[in-house]
Amino acid sequence: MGINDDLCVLGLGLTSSDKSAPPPPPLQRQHEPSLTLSLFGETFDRIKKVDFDYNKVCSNDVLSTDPYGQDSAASSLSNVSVKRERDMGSEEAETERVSSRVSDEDDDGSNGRKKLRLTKAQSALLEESFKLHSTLNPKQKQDLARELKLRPRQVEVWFQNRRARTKLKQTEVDCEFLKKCCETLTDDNRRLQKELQELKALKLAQPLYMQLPAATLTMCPSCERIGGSAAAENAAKSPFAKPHFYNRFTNPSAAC
DNA sequence: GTCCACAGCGCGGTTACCTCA
DNA sequence: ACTGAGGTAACCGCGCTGTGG
Repeated sequence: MGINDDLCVLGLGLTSSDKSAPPPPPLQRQHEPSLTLSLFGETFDRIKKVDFDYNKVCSNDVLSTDPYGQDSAASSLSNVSVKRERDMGSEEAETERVSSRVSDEDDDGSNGRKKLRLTKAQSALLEESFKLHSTLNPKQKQDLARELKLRPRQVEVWFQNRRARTKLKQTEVDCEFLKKCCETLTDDNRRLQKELQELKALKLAQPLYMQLPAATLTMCPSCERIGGSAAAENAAKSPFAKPHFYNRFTNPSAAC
């Protein structure tokens, strides 16, 4: 028996993290290999919850020139789904329906959905709010919609899209990081394979008496005993005595 | 306690519109 | 003026969860 090739088998891979452990923050994840790409949403939950006062961020002046007032915003969309009405009370939903009916008659009279472009002030306030909480409860949504002169459904959609964009961006970052990890491991693999070949060649050049199995010369760091072939033979003779092997690639003190 | 229907919500995927080079 | 690419508002369908009967 020569050098144990099983101990020299190399492979590319990354250990999975403990699922029970909370995911690390985004910045920390930049430095730890991970195969998990779908955790970003959870990171939002760790954003410090702050009681957000919209009045501090958005004054009436900010939106005074807003070309997308509630009426105009509503008129920009002609199709009203039932799902949309879940965001508003019956009275508000009725208002929405009225606005939609008006929208069917406005402009060119077409029924195709039109694209609403948020103003810079609206986008800024939405971004500011998103930094504080990536999801909104119904009251926050209502308040924000009122502040922005948008419909709650529009605020909800904006947050959904914003979360999706953020997740996509984070996925791209994770992908790049994993690519770099893969390259590093590939280089290591190549280097170690080369080293293995050199050791094999060196072993063949040695006299026979020096060609002891590598495992028999390995010393256990815990008890400082050498796991030699004699010990293995004794272990084989006795059904109760366990061989004192030490595998440095697994648990350093597992045998002890 | 269990089952079921329903509402609410978030997400992934997609579409459609708008802007800009 | 035309066009293709990119950005993004809006939609759809699905799954999950909480709630009330």
